[in-house]
Amino acid sequence: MTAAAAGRTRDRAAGAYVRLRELIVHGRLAPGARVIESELAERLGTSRTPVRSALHRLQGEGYVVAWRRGRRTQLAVAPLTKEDGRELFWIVGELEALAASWVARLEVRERQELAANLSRINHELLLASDEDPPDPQRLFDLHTRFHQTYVDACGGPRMQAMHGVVKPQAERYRRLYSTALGGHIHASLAEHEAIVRGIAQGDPAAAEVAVKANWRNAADRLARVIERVGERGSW
Amino acid sequence: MTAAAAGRTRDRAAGAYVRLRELIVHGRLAPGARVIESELAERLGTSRTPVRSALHRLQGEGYVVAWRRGRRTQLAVAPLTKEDGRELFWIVGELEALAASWVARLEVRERQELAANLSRINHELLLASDEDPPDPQRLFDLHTRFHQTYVDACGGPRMQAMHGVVKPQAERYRRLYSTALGGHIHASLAEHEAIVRGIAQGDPAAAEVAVKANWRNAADRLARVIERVGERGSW
DNA sequence: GTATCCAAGTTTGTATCCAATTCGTGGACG
DNA sequence: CGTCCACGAATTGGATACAAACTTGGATAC
Repeated sequence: MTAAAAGRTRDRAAGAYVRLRELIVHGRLAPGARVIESELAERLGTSRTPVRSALHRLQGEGYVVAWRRGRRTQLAVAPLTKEDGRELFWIVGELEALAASWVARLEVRERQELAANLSRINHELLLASDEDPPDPQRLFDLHTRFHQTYVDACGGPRMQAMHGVVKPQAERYRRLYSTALGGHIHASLAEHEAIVRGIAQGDPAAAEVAVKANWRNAADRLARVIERVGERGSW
Repeated sequence: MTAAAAGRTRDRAAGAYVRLRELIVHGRLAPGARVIESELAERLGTSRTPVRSALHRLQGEGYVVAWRRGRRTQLAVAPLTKEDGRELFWIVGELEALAASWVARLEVRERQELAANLSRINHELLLASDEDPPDPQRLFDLHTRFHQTYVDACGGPRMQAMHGVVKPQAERYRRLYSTALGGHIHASLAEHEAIVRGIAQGDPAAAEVAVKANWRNAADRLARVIERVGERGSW
C-alpha cells in the first residue's frame, strides 16, 4: 500500500464505488466506453479487489453493463439511449411522486417549512436561469437540490436508498445532455411551483400528480433532445 | 478448488449473490443474524472473495445491513420491521402500478392474451386456496407468478431490474410471516380481478389504481400481522 | 470481590498471485 | 497474395496470504 493512501485505508471498496459512480455520472468515463479493472485500480490508487467489488455493484445498479464474450465478461459504461432515459425518468417520477405524497401528509408546521424551502430553491433557480450567461453547474445543483429536499423530508429509509441509486442515473442523462437541455428550465420552474403548492396545501394527490407530471414532461423533453443530438455511447 | 465446484467455475460472485439472496429471502439466514464472511464462504464452497462482493451488493440493495463498530464494519441480515415492510410494499406497489399502466397500453391482442394468463393464474390461486389443507408453497408461487407476469410483459429493462431487486424483499416479508398471513388470500383474489379488468379493458389509470390498492391493502394486512406476532430480527 | 490490563483468537479489508481464456500479431504455407 | 495456425500479451476471475483492529477471556492487582 502506498503511503499516500494509507490515511484512508478503510473501506476502499465503498470508496471505489462512490468514486467510480461519480466518474460515470459526470461523464468522465464516457458512455459506452469499455471498463478495465486494472486501469481503474491504478487510477484510484488501489488494487483490483475493491474495484471489482464496486464494479459488481455498479453492474447490478445499471451504471455498468456486461456482455459475455466467449466465457468471460467484459464491462462497459452503460450507454445513454432514448428508451432507457425515458424509462428511467418515469421510474424516478413514480418514486418521487410517492415521496411527495408522503411529505404532503406531514403535519402543517413541517409541511410549511418544507414548502418555504422548496419555494426558495425554486426562486434561486429562477434567478440563476435569468443570469447571462447562466451557470450550468449552479442550475444543475439547484435543480437537484429541489428534488432531493422533499425526498429527504419524506423520511423513508427504503425510499431514500432507492432514490439514491436511481436518481444519479437520471442526473447522468440531465448532465450529459445538459447543453442541449438548457432551454427547458423555465418549463420546469412552473411545474415545480405546482409541486410546492400541493405540499403546502397538504394535498397528497395533488403533490403526487404534480411530481409525476414534472418528470414525465422532463422525459419528453429529454427524448426530444436525444432525438436531435443522437444517443451517446451506443453504436 | 474442489472437483465438485469445478463444473461452474465461472461467475462465482454472481452465484454467491443469488444463493445468499435466496438464503435470506427464504429465512435460512435469519433476520437480524450476524453475517460472517468466512462462514458463508465455507457454506457456499468458495473463498471469501466472491462472497464479499456479493455481500457488498446485498448491502446496497438492503438485504444486509452494516453498522460500523470502531473502524470496521459488521454485517447482519436486515431485520423485518413493521415500518420497513410497509414502506417496501408501498414502493413495490408504486413500481408495479407503473408497469401495469404500461401493459394496459399494449395493443389489444397482447393485452387480451396477458389478461387471460393472469385470469388463469388467479383462478388456480382460488382453487389452491380452497384446498384443505392448502399448500403454502404453491399459494406463494402462484401469487408471485401473478405479479411477475404483468411486470415481465411491460418490457422495460429498468423496470424489470428494479423490480427484480425490490420484489424479493417484499417476498421475504410475505414468506416469513406467511403462517400468520395465510387467511388473507381471498381478499387479495378480488383485488387481482380488478387488476385483470383494468388491463383487459386497456385502461391504464384503472390498472394503476388497482395495483396500488392491492399493494397498499397488503401493506395494511402485513402491518397488522407484524403488530400481532411481533417483529422478527430486531431487538 | 471487582476492576483493569494483557494476550490470543476472530474477523475484516486489501493486496498479491495464479489459472484460464480471449484476442492480436506475425509467420509460414498454400 | 491470402489464409490459417501458433504463440504471446492482456484481461478476467478466484484463491490465498497478510496486516490491522476488535473481542473475549483470564489473570492479576487493589
